[in-house]
Amino acid sequence: MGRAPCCSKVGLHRGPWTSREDALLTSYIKNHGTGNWKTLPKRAGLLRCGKSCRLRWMNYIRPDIKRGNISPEEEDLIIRLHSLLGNRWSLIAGRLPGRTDNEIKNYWNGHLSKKLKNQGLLVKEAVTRRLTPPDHNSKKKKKNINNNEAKCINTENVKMNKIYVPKPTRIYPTYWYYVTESNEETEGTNGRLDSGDESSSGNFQEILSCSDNGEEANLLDVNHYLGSDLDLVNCDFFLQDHEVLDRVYQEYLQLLNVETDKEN
DNA sequence: AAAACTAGCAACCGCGATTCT
DNA sequence: TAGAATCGCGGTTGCTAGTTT
Repeated sequence: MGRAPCCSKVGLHRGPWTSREDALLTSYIKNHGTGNWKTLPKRAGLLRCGKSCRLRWMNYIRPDIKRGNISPEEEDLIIRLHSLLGNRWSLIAGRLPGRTDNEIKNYWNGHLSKKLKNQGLLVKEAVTRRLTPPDHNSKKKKKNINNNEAKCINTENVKMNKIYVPKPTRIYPTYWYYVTESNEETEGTNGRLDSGDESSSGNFQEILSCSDNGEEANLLDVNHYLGSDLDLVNCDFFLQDHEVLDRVYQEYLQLLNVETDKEN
């Protein structure tokens, strides 16, 4: 038995929204609030799918949406968050007030991925939420294949990795400390992983690191590096601004906690 | 001037996750 | 507790406007 469609497509408007439709939706939500998107269009007098209404509201009509160009600060934050979170646009958008996941996704695909590729800072596509490769037989066929490479996803570059939830660990060039599972921060020195504290070392398994030209973040088996020197000098991409990084990192820890709590 | 190409982005689609019955 | 209904997310499409040939 297949999944039922979210709504009947028969007789419904599709494509760009008119100002009248926007007004109807805005007026309805103003008076009744959101919720139950399936029945909302009918109650609002719209010939639209509920899903379409939700999308329109969330991405364009909501009063707190910030329109206009992405500022350099926002761009910087997007890059940093993307390096930590991958293509989890909603999480990234949640850290950029007034920006939507769709907007950030478009900005990434249209500007940043190309920009970073040109600068040699993007080697492969980010990890996605999907844990298994999509079944291309069940997906609809690409309707319009043209030679516009920017529009086509290079599936060869898409690596369908399992989402990796690392044990929080941080390295700084001149000193480092990691966070054990009990959330104690332990400081080390000079980028050398100290195996002296066996009780602590048993509590973490992975370490967030940078490749030596800052191109990507990898999760490595920390046990492999215990007692060895690490090259921590060339992590400029993440470490050039400790204040921003620290803020991003704290949010990252919170995200991990939320996700870990959900799993348990 | 017109066709071809490119970039930007709004909107749609399918599917996993969550909530409801 | 299973199945249905709904929500929300990320991937993808397709339209439009600008640029190049």
